[in-house]
Amino acid sequence: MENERPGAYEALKLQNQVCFPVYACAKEIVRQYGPFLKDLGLTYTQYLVMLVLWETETVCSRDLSKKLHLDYGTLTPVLKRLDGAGLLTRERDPGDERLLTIRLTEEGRRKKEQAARVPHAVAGCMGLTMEEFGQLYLLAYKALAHMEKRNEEHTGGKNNVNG
Amino acid sequence: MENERPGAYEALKLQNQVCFPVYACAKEIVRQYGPFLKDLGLTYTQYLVMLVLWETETVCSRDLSKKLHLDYGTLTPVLKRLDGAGLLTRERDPGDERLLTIRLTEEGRRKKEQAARVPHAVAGCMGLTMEEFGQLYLLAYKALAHMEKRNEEHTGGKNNVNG
DNA sequence: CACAAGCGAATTGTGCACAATCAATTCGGA
DNA sequence: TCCGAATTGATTGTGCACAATTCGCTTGTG
Repeated sequence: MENERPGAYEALKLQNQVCFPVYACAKEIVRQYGPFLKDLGLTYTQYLVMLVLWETETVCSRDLSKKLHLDYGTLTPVLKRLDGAGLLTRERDPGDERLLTIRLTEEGRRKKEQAARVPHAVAGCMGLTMEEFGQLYLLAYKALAHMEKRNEEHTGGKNNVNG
Repeated sequence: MENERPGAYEALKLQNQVCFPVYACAKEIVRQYGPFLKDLGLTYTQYLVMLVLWETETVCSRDLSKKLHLDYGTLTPVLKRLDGAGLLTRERDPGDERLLTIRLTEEGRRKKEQAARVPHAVAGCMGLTMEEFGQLYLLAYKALAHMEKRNEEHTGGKNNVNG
């Protein structure tokens, strides 16, 4: 088994994986948000939805899905709960009945104040310098953009089959 | 509402969050693994467990939990499935009946060959240079280490209540 | 109008992920 | 020896996360 050429399985060692620390780091970040968001009565995913709404007031479901990289199977129940909590409303677009318009309520708007100090608090948990935050931000977005593009090519690329 | 001092809510904009691209990037990475791991008959979490076993042959449940940053509520069903698939065995440590010893089977060992090319393939999906991979790796581990330390301080810190 | 094609969402099923809780085991004293 | 505290890990309940499927709506074509 170990008579292979040396390093044949080096890439499989956990220490040599780039993906694992990113994956573990993301989970750890969500966990750091936990206590702060509990005060707001939100989960991390619900908080992401609220971030978008605090910025735009209204958004259609399709755009929300694209912005947050979440599909409808995830968003539908999340939006139902936030609607149930009175933080947003869901209504069909009169112009196109397929589209769902999500709108921030007054109660949802009030949460914005409480939430304002959360990002800084969580950033402090991570122990990175400003410069490191900047690097991490750019690297994550660069990888994200590349993978996003790949996905589009592979699903939209069906047309390429026929030349 | 917008009469606040300018920038009071800047930190709440999705674009200004560092956490979001890391979170989205991690999910996107797991998705990129999908097709490759499907050939192996593994999910991403199951693959992580196998990575550890391919390296160490045996591991106790506590160490696995710490290495992968996963608690028993997550690991127990994952290990059950991998046991059911014949890739590992679970047995109690004779010396300490609380400990669970997880052992790679011959069938599990065979999967290692198929898996050997997966890391490189996924790395290619991310579109980063070698240098960028190195940076991302270091930044993620640095943040991870800092948050890990914080967690220990806060749970072990119960004793501080009594002075 | 009729109808095929394709999109937007909802539903269903599987598998994490973790908090909270509980049970069993071990260990440290008195 | 026996009791109390700490550790390990299994269970339960909630909430993502996504693939696959389904259904209603819109749009393009004749």
